[in-house]
Amino acid sequence: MSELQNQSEYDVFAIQDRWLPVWDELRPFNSGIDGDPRPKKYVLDMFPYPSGDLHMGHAEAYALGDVISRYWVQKGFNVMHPIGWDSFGLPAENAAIKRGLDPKGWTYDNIAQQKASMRRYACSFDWDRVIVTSDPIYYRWNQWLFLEFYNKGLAYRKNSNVNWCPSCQTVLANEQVVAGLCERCDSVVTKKALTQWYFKVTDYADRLLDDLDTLEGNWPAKVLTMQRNWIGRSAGAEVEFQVEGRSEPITVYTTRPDTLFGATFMVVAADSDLAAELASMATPAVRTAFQEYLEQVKKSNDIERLATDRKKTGVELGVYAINPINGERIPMWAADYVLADYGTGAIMAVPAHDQRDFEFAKTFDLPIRMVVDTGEGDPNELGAPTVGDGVLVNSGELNGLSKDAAIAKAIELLLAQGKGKSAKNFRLRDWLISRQRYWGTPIPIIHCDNCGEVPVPADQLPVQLPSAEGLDLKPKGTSPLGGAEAWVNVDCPKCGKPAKRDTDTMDTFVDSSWYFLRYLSPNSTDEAFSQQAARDWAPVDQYVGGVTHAILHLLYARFFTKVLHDLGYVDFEEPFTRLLNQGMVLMNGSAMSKSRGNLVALSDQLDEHGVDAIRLTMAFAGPPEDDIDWADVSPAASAKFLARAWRTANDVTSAPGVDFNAGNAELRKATHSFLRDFAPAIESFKFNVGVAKVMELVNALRKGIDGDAGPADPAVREAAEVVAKAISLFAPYTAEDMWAKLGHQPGVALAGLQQADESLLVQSAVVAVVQVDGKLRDKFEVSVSISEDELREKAFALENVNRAIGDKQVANVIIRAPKLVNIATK
RNA sequence: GCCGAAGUGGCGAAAUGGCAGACGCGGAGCACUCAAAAUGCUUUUCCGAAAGGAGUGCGGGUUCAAGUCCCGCCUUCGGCACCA
Repeated sequence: MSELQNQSEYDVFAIQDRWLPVWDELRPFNSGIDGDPRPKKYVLDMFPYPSGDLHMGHAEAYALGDVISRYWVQKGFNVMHPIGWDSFGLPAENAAIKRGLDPKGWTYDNIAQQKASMRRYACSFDWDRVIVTSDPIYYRWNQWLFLEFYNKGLAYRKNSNVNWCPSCQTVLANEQVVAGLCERCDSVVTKKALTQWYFKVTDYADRLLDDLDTLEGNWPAKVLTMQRNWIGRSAGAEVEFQVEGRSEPITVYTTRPDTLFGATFMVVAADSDLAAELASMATPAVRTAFQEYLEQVKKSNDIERLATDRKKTGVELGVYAINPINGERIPMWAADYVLADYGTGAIMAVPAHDQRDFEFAKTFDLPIRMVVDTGEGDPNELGAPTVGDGVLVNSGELNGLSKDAAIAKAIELLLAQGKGKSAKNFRLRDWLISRQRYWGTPIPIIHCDNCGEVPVPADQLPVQLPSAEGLDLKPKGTSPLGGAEAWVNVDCPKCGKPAKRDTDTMDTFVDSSWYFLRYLSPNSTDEAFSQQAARDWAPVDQYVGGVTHAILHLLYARFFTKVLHDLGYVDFEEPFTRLLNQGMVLMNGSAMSKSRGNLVALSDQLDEHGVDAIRLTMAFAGPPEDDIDWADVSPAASAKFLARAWRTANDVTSAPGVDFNAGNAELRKATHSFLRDFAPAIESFKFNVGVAKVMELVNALRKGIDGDAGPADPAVREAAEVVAKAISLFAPYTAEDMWAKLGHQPGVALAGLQQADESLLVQSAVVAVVQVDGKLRDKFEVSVSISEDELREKAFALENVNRAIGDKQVANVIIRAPKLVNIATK
């Protein structure tokens, strides 16, 4: 210890080496130990994908998550702050193919490297709660959950046109298609008819949407909006149209039943079964035209479909439908602007009041009939549809009604005839979870010629992934697991006859949809998670992660939580009570990437400036939600501040335990106003402001040491101890070293930060400002208890004030004693 | 096209409707030093020598008082995008 106290130069690397082994012994962040009386708090950082060593983005996320976690520990909470690895997935498989390795080796090497980096980065993780999703002990429970879902009818297989990435050679969920491109490799996504496994997210669409209201204020508004848009609920009506030559009517979905009298034709999705059926009823010429058109549609991809200047295309089917509201006979068309998997795959077209229908009508010269007078005129003359509110015309009983009233009336009329009803629709589709790749959780289903789909019995879980040795992992459109013959061929658990395992693996988003529950009992072999621990700890109090997961991961985790709630496994319906989305770390205005050549290596930064300086820089750069441009910030300045703070601890000469009450009043006031301001700043995620407040206190402390108080003053020790404890949230090494220099045992993180002593903050005098017409003219010191009259009198006695008033007449005087006088003139 | 967020010094940024620019970077100066680095201190929105004036994207409005609230624009970023 004396050696330590003699050291007067701040050497960040020596400090890192000194404390890391001490913390390994001390384990200050272990949670869930029996009999711990502290209140519980669950703080969770999104777990990383082990694609290499940690990068600058991780450094930001974990620095900020650590501020929050360490804050609550300091506040006396039993904080659970676990970490793990989201270790299944394509990058491992692609890297393995490229280098001819087993994805397993690559993955676990990277995990070891990231784990070592996290330790050095001083993350306050509970190292007894680590999970790795590619471990059989973990993915066994993916399979168990899959079967729970299956038994509830929430996991099912269907054949449909799915998103297909020709480069990854696998299917993609809707959520993984970004602007028509594969989110992973940016290839153009095509459609392919395949039988695939789905989770029935749409059963939960209403709850997933409505429950977002309960997160209002605790989740970023942006994320709530994105989720709402993604679910995309719309309200309208289903309307039945009889079709000539067909016994069953066709149902269409519309949000505008009020415009039913303006429906001049009907359109069905070209790639729907319905279109094929209708075409088969038509003449050979129509059939040929339809077949040609369908081929053309199938060849187009989403990029072409999404082109804004795209011409409307379609073929007339030569079949007629009857408008139920007026008996009118309208032609039916097949076109690709109607989607097969939204609504019923068929629409009534009202060209006068819908942009797309208008364009289609113009292209094929179909009638356009105005039924809502919006005051803009007739769409036929305007050359554009009118989509707003207005008064119904040409609409029989609906004439004269407003849009809303007409919608209600139309539904009433349809209901009376049994030809329609109100209905809603969602943009959200069921979640396609099967993947034709190796490195994932095997789907625990056996296909038997006799018995069909047979779930793997619970006592035979996990279905272990066979060794990659001897398997061809290269993408070829079917799962590499198909090549593991000894693995694939099994006896049917039901009838005992030869059968085959399902060879697809699960989307890795399944793994991350419930991992926050696995941390509660990470090693349990008889249940997915402890229900008792879930009652004690869950839901997650504070979740921290990137906005890139605003839709996918969060929606799926919310869905899983609701299902688990309904199955009786958890007693809450939302997994993450509070959410913080940190921004990205950029370099010169753009995301760091090798191809851009603007990659900043975290390890280089740590070697140059030390861990604490990097962490502090992340916290101080600005609001956590904002992006950090590394070119705009200065880790060297952070290091400089830390050295300045550290030196104050070195200068303190009083003994630990000295009575602070005898200390310098001015410095004590600075310390306690810091204590008053710091916690609210951290709790509202204004970490940059929190750091600024510590800097102010260090400045005051420096002045105290060098000035009137002197190094022996008790207030100097008090301030230095507060600085050490406060900066432990941002710079744990420096803080621990200061704490030791101040004569304390290791464990500054657990030392606790005292409450502000309000009695030290009572002010006897404040500065009053005097404005004339809202402009500052003078200020002077007054007693806090000054009366309004006295304040007025003193204000009017000021020379600057009188000069500003000049010869103008005073109209009004606003007084907010003791701080403000505003004199308004005429 | 639709929805949403944001525009404040040379830069990153602060600011319950009440002193705009806290804190820091960068700049300038001083002290220490033979000198430099390091450190400490002072100063730093703009115009002006000063007195003073101007100032939070632009234009209006509410208010004794607006970066903050309201209306209309502009720009940037993000999300959705043939969803009937």
